[in-house]
Amino acid sequence: MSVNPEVVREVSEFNNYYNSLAELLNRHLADNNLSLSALRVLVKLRDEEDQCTAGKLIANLGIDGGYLSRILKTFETNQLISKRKSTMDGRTWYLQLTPKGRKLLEILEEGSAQQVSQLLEPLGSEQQLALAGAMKTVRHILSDDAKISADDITFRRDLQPGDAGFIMHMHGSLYAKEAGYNLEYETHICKTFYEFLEAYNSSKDQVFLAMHGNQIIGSIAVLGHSRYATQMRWFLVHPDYRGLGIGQRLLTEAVNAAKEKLFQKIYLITTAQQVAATTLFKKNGFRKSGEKHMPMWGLQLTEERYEIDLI
Amino acid sequence: MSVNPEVVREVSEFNNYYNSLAELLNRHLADNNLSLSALRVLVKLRDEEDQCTAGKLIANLGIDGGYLSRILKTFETNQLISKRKSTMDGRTWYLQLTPKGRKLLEILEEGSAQQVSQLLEPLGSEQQLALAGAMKTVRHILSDDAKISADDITFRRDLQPGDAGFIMHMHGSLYAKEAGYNLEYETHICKTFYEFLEAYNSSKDQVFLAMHGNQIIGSIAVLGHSRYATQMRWFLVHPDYRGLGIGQRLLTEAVNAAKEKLFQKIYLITTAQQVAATTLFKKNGFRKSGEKHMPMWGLQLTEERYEIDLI
DNA sequence: AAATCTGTTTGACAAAAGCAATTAAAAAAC
DNA sequence: GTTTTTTAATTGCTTTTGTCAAACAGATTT
Repeated sequence: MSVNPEVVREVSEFNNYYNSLAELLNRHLADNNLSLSALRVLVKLRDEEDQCTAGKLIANLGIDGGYLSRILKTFETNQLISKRKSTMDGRTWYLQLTPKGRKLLEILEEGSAQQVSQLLEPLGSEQQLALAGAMKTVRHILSDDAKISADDITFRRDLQPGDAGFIMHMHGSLYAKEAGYNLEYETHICKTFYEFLEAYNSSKDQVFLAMHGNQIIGSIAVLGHSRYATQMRWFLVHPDYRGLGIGQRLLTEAVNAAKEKLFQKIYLITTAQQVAATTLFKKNGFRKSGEKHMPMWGLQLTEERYEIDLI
Repeated sequence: MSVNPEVVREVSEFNNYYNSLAELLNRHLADNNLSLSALRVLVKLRDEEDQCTAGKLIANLGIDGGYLSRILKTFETNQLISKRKSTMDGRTWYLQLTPKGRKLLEILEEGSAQQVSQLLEPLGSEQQLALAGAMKTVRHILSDDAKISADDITFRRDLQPGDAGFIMHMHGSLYAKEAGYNLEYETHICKTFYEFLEAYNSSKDQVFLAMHGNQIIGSIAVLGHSRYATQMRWFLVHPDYRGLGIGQRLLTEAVNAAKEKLFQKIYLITTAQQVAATTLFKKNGFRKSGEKHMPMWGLQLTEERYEIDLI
């Protein structure tokens, strides 16, 4: 992939900036007679669940073997780690933190938290959240293992000001990017939202939002159009958050809501191009009840109707 | 301000993560026999436009005086900096980079850019942009001087899929937060967008967006409602970006567009509560042509109409 | 003019980190 | 089945980085 020079500049400047900041944030290490490298070793030893060896640390942390050896030795004399000889290979030792080592790490993290708190103290609560979000984004993009887990996702069932616009934004931009839909599609979504908002009634309508922090990353809704049938709409999960089961969770919530509100059936309109979605619908008991080829949103699409009986 | 423990955790983890990353990004320094501190001194000397002294560096970079003295000495013997005795104070020296020093800094930054490029290489272009945006946000929140400048803002006059939704989102959430409007307001915005999108015609309608990276942070539009008059709508600048003249710039662009399209007058509807906006309108030649007290969007508001003749 | 203060330098030293040689066990080659 | 080579870890030696306290010299105050 080609590299955007503007991005390179920003990353370099950020690095420069963060180097100064790190100085401040890592100051508490000195109080515990630990070097940054030593800390990293300690952390790695805790996080590495299967047996860790010196070689692994060298490879993972990129630190000199001799230096590491000395660090480990002092750890051992201070009873922060224990070594166990490998039965496979007489040269290697399995390393693990002792309770005392864990304890120290906790203390260190407490100290770190205090430094951080001091840094955050002058910031407003929104700014704090924005900061955490941005940092999470950075980590998420750069590291493979800082993957967002389903635990980070929360769900919300009230519609707050700004939500409708954001869902519309997600639909407009994502379908344009992923499926090539034109502006007419967003116009259509806009219309559906206008109709919905004008007649919003929580006894028959229900919106569900999947959130990451204060950011909407998935949506679904059931809209009671008659006494018997409810229409499912705005089913979407942001591509960065797919594969975490969020779609299934939203769908389940929506179906349950429809049942609770005593609707007899749910129907929805989608296109055959939405393979992931239609697969999920079928898996959840929906059946195709109609299809129609037609020019839509700048493309030639197959509109499909699905429905499910709830009783 | 109280500190959010979740945020503290994320910042700590981020710091932890970045410590490892910094190792990688700063590796090129060793090739030039420079310590991180030495680099910071060099950068500071370049960026500090007025004469820099050792004391200033100590205060700004938080580095030990003795250590700094030595760093500066080696810089001097390597002809990277030159010293000039102060006429005010015989103890202090004014320090500045020599051309050779500047040159070295450039080489270093080139090296840094290469490291960064390597890091960015596996990322997609959107991810790169998202990364830069997030880093900018972090710096922006944490440092006072990394303020966003007007230079970082670009303007766009085409309406892409997703834009309408995002503008609606901004209106809905910001007016709710800042003015206490309820969901009816977003419904209203949704209606205006639906009407607009259905009949969008670039010969009479024009949207302007202020962008920070790929994020919309301000908007305005003129919508030709008759042959003579055009309505101005969706005038908003995100609070984080106010005071940079973005509002004025948007307004000017909108008025110019209306003139170009040969409209004879512009009118707009706002509320008396929007003091910043109405002040700007008046400053730009708009005059109030009507007002009406009425319950709107959950509040008792004064709706105002402004207009300006273009010929 | 003496005392104090301030900006910078120097000396002594400790901690952090890197490099090369060494040891011992494992794997590969003969 | 022994020898050679490779690999994991350690040890000795060195450089670099950074800290602390004392010294110095010019400025400021008393």
